Amino acid sequence: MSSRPLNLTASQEDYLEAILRLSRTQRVVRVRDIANAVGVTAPSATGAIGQLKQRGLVSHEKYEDVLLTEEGETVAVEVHRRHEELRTFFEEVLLLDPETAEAEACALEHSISRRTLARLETFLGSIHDCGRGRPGCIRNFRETVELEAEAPAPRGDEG
Amino acid sequence: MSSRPLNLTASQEDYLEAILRLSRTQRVVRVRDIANAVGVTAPSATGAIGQLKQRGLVSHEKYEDVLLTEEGETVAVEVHRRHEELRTFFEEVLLLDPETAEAEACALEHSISRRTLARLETFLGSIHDCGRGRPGCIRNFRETVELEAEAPAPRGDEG
DNA sequence: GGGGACTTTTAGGCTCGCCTAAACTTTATC
DNA sequence: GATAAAGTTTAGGCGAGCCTAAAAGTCCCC
Repeated sequence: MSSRPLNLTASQEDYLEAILRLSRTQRVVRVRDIANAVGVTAPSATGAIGQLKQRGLVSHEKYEDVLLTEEGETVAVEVHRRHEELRTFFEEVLLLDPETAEAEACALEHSISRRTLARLETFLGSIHDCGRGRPGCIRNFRETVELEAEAPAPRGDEG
Repeated sequence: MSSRPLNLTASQEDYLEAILRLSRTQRVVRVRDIANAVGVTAPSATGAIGQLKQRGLVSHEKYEDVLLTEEGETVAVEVHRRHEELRTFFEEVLLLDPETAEAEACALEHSISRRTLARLETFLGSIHDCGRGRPGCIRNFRETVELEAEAPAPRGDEG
């Protein structure tokens, strides 16, 4: 299971997650694809991939494609799970629009602790069951949000 | 109200928040106090305070104490509000223990957007009313958490 | 099989945020 | 009022993460 801390940086987690996603939609994953996905230049990606290789999370030979190692895949899946968990929470519980939910998940996925994420998971489960027919606070919340959507309050910048 | 973006770094927000807190519990706030509060060395604090001064968020003369400007205070209060909002959510909704809730708030307060925070606020309101007597998902969740607390699942490291 | 297009790497540079060591100022004490 | 202690700043350095420019490798096509 999950073993030593690893202590990856947010950036490194982003790279792993991107590689995972890419490897699910295309046969080979190239440095260029990763750079595009993460939103950096190719040299930046090269450097980051080098770090991940040193840590044994990806395999990569010069000018070749990039592959997650078994350990790298495990970590990437975990990161991705965090991401999805958060996105779901923002979308289904806080009822944010998909774009905001996604952006927020990206922003927070590296900072949230496992404990909190696990709790969020439990919460999601409880809330999910709740949607079906039963009245109560969640319904109230939905109504409030819908009202706000009709008459949007003035708003500053977005962080 | 809130005007131009400002675009403070997470670190700068931490400094402002620390200064705000300190200024509420002591007459004067010194570089040393700030360094201690933020958890850095005095030279690091000096540098950060210099930046905040340049931006007009604090006033500070060499070897003197540090004061939030009016604008700095506004920003600091806003940051603190974000922090408290999150802490409350983690503690009262997710039912995390106070230490975890606080740590999590610290970790996330710089990344969360205003829009999401506003929504969280609304959600908090709805949930709060819900606690009183009414049955439903929230009660289920509480019970689940309490059960978990009695028979804790095996757990990895904490992020 | 030579050239051009594309990808990848190397080299060098930048900012941010932190550090330590050492110089300097202020404050307290005798 | 000298001096020690504490606080503050200056100077210099380091790693992370990004950048651009240019060199090196790969691929494709005529």
